[in-house]
Amino acid sequence: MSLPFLLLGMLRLPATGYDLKKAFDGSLRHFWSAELSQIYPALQRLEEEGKLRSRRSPSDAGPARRVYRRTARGTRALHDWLREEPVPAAVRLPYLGQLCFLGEIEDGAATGAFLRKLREQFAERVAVLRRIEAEWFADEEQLSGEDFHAHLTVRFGVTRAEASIAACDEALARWKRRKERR
Amino acid sequence: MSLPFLLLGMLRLPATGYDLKKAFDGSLRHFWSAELSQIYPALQRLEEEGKLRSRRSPSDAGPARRVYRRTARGTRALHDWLREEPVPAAVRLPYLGQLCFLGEIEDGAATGAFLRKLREQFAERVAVLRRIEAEWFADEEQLSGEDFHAHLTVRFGVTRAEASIAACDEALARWKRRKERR
DNA sequence: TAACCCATGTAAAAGGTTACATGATTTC
DNA sequence: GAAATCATGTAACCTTTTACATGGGTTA
Repeated sequence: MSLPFLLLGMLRLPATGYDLKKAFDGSLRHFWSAELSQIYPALQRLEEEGKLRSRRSPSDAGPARRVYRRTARGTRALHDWLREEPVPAAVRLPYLGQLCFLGEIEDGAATGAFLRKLREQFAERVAVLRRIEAEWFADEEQLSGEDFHAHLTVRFGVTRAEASIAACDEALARWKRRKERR
Repeated sequence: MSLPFLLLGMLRLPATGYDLKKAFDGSLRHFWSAELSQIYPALQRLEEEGKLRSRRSPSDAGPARRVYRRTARGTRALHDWLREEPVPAAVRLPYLGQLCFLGEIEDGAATGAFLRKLREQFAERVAVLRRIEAEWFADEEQLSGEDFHAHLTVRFGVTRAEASIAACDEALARWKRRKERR
């Protein structure tokens, strides 16, 4: 449901499917991702609907690129979506499922090891986001309206990942206290 | 990939597909959900694989219920999954996609309205989770190992939702400052 | 009597991942 | 000479949602 709108949003400037994939793997990674095999058909469909138009353009290396640009109709569709209420996320966190049932194999170490590993994963995510922040959004005052908003989303990612680290620490502390009490 | 393991985990005590659906809609809602049309076939499949066994049992009201219980093989499969590393979540947050591109329609109000609405949604989630906490996990010392771990997941949910509220507030503050500067 | 809860399922469609196919250019 | 990057796509499969089908009992 959201992917076509994200593609429209990313196409403020003309780009190819391959370019968009790199954006998903880079600065958008913390809130969305998509495979090339999903991106290409989605772009074709948006073109059929008149929201994008494409042109072949020769490439320096490899096959000809297909460069997409947004049409007026595409811009209208995007802006309509942007004016809607925040679309709630379908939360699916398998690691919380694991944590939820880890009580069943509690051998005095399993939960602790799991939480420490989880903490590491979140710490790594914070590091990645901070690198993106430093690289693309360093000088606050100079940001365009578009970059300002992109930066806000990175700030969201950082805040949430740091909160997850805090949740790991709290869980570890509770778990240790509980272990000592028995 | 994770759903069958979650069902196995939820079936520490015997239950029907309908019961499991209610659990997804209740205390598990903050990290997973599933429709009945996905749950029933998944249970059938787990039974074919010998990880569950089911018995029909008459119901007070309505049709006969099919009660599933975990087999030794099912328990083994679950515990193997629990001993794996934390399974990373596939993050897909459409609302951050909206926020990311809202710079395009900045009319002096759009972003602010969006962030305030988003904040409300997170506040509602915190309220729901706090209600669950008060209802099921009130007396810390008395919790069984299973309930203790379930409580940890709720704490994760609260911490992350509160961080999201903080991120909204930070974004609103930045956005106002930026508006005044221009 | 209408709406809702109980209870189980199937079918179709949409969204997403993995695997396959092709082929040029650059880097190690 | 092998691996990685550039570049586009199709096919098969898996996961998830929405819609359909059935029917008894309870509540407003």
